[in-house]
Amino acid sequence: MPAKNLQSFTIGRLSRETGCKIPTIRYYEQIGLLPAPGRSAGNQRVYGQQHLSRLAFIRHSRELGFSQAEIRQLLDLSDNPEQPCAEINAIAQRHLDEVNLRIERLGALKAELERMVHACQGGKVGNCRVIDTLANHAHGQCLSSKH
Amino acid sequence: MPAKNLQSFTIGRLSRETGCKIPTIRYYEQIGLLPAPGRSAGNQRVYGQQHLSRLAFIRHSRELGFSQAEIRQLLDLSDNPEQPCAEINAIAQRHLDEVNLRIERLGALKAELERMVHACQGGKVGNCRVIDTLANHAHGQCLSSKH
DNA sequence: GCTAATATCTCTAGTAACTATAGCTTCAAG
DNA sequence: CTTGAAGCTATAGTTACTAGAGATATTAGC
Repeated sequence: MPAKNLQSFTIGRLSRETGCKIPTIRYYEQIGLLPAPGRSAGNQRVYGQQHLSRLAFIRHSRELGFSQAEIRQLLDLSDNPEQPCAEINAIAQRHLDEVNLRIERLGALKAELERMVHACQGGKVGNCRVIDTLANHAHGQCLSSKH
Repeated sequence: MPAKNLQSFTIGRLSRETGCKIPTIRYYEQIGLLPAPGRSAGNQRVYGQQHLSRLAFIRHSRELGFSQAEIRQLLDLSDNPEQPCAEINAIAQRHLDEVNLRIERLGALKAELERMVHACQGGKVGNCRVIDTLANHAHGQCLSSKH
């Protein structure tokens, strides 16, 4: 008889361990991110330690904002450990640039929202500058051809 | 005769000015984020300056990660500057809290990505820390019940 | 004025990354 | 050995777009 309980999980347990919802786990299997596990006599999924690791990897990557395509790249790379590291580094660096940009923009929005909240102590709002701030704070494209 | 060319844009020009794709502009109109503009004799959309501002606002907000629902609130907020202050204040504060949370999370993400990038200077994938980092660095949930 | 190229129109369908529901089967505890 | 929780498949819904198809409009050159 095979050692059934030694390192095996039901989908529910895998879900609890990783914080990943059950339909999402099945979805990952469907799209090929998570390998299809074995099945019990009654056709229920039986996962092993490697599924747990891989799912944790996927979830963590998603939380960090990597796309499925990027995660697929990262997984492929980690499945072939003889390749140079530069590619992984590039993916991470690209993402870091993106994150820095977001932080910068959110900082500007935060300042504007704070200004609004403070301008709003009793009375009417008056001139709310939110639209103008967000509309005119151009980056990449210029909104008018004037500058 | 009306001043036709004075401050009016075709959808194509609006698209170029804002960097927002044409189908997306029409989509925003469809879901009510962008008001339906006037039409030319030949049924083509004719936009004005206010559409440009509003669309730029929407695009920037989206880039900042606000949902359509949130953008709708922000737009309502700035469309009704005569509303009692308390209500607006509450909405603005809620958005501010949201923004602060976002900034905080992005800060953590930034730190982790930087760590990843620096841990991965040359070499093979085999000893790249990025993969391990993503697989093992649990936060929120623990991966194993051992700690 | 007329034609050709380009832009715009509506409508439908597809994408990413899940999430939810329906209706059934299987497992585990009392 | 029954009953309630957990699992199964399959389909549809969500958010926020994006991409065709096929028809009509506008504009630039001749």
